[in-house]
Amino acid sequence: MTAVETLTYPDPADALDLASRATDRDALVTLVGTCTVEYEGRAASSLGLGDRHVMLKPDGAALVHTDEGQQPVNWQPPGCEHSVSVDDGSLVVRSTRSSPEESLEVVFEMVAHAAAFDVTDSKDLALTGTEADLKDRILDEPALVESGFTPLATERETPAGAVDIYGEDAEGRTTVLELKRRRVGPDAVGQLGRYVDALKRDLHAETEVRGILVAPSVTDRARQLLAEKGLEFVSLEPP
Amino acid sequence: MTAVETLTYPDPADALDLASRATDRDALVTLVGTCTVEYEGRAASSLGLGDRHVMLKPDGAALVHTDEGQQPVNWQPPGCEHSVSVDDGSLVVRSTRSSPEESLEVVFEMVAHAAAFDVTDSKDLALTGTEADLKDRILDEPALVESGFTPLATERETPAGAVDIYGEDAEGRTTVLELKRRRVGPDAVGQLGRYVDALKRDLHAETEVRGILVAPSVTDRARQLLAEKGLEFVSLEPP
DNA sequence: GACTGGATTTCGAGT
DNA sequence: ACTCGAAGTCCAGTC
Repeated sequence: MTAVETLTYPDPADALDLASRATDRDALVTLVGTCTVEYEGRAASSLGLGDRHVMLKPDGAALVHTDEGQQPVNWQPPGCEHSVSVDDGSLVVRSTRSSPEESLEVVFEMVAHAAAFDVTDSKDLALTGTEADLKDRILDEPALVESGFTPLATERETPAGAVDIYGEDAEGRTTVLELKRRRVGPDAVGQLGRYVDALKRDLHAETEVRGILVAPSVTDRARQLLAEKGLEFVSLEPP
Repeated sequence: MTAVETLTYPDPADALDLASRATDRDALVTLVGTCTVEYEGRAASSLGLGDRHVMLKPDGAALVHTDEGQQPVNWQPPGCEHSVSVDDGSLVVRSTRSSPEESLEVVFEMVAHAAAFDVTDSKDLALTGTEADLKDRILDEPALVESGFTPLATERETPAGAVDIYGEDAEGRTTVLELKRRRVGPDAVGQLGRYVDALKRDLHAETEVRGILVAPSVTDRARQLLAEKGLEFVSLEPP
């Protein structure tokens, strides 16, 4: 973090100067003020006057935050081109991209604060408790699923997609596991069902294929669906 | 937007003063600086030293942004309690909630900028191009799906969940539509299949039930699944 | 509170 | 570029 540049209640011209220089040198820009926001692209939206926090990232991402919610009220993904200008005496931020064609326009009636930050980040997030961790746990100790279960492959391809864990049970029957790190609904059952059906077809006819959903818990509807499709459930959490 | 309060390269004590007063009066707080981040809750994560932008919203949401990506590298959902303190000479931000028990801790090695904003927002976002718009389009002009199609209900409940549009075709056959605003994969076919199966069961035995997926387009795998399940596809986009 | 499905989902991996 | 599925998904609506 080398430089910080800020302006409080700047003129549009001064805010423009700060913002355009900052985006040119790939700094992080924040603008807080009263503005309207228009978006058009995959969908289209219009947002009336209000106080918002606008962040322009050097990778092309743009975020418009209100005082509520974890999600931005409007945004643009990384890879966009930011442009800042003064139109009719108002500071205007445009962020656009092609494929798909999308544009975001923020028009400030008033800028309360403008800032530029030269940030650097190694970004080495270590996350645990994911589905991958659950997979490792099972591969380490397959008996957690069922005594005699033997994993043979992970991410095994089927015509319906890749199976999380592919193996066989104590009797040598083909057994596929679909893993979920948290409580699951009907969608996960559908997924497992597709894999089992595809494998049955692939391995030709009479081969019995067991499908086991491994997750901390399931909803009622999911349990019912499992029963209908002759699939099984084993309760297990990520470590 | 009444007040803006900012500090550049503040002492931890001054930053603490600004931040704690701001959270007390439900202002939006931003802190930019070099920090580490620890999270524990549904999962757990650890993030080493780097420059980040931290936002604390009055509704309890917390966001930690790096210079890259649309998504925050760490966060806390609305409803959390923010607390700011100075520990061992470092500014520390904690954001916690219960059910589920989750905590986020940001420890600043250096604060480059601290700010508080008293923002207000009516938040009247008008969004178009959604699935709801596609639904309206079909209800306005059912022939877009198929000549003779007659919608009878929307969100009709089945044992497998609510069907987007329920109706009958020119021959009086029960027909259910699953709508998607954009290109779809196998999951949407599974959804439609579940509704059709549930209705067949519900309406008792021999009743034929048609299932039509309405979306701009489908992937190959989805098309294959549709064929397997005897379901249909109509290409249509939101207005 | 739990459940269900949409979302301008985003993100990453594989092809 | 496209497909597919995970995600600490978030979020609204409903029960």
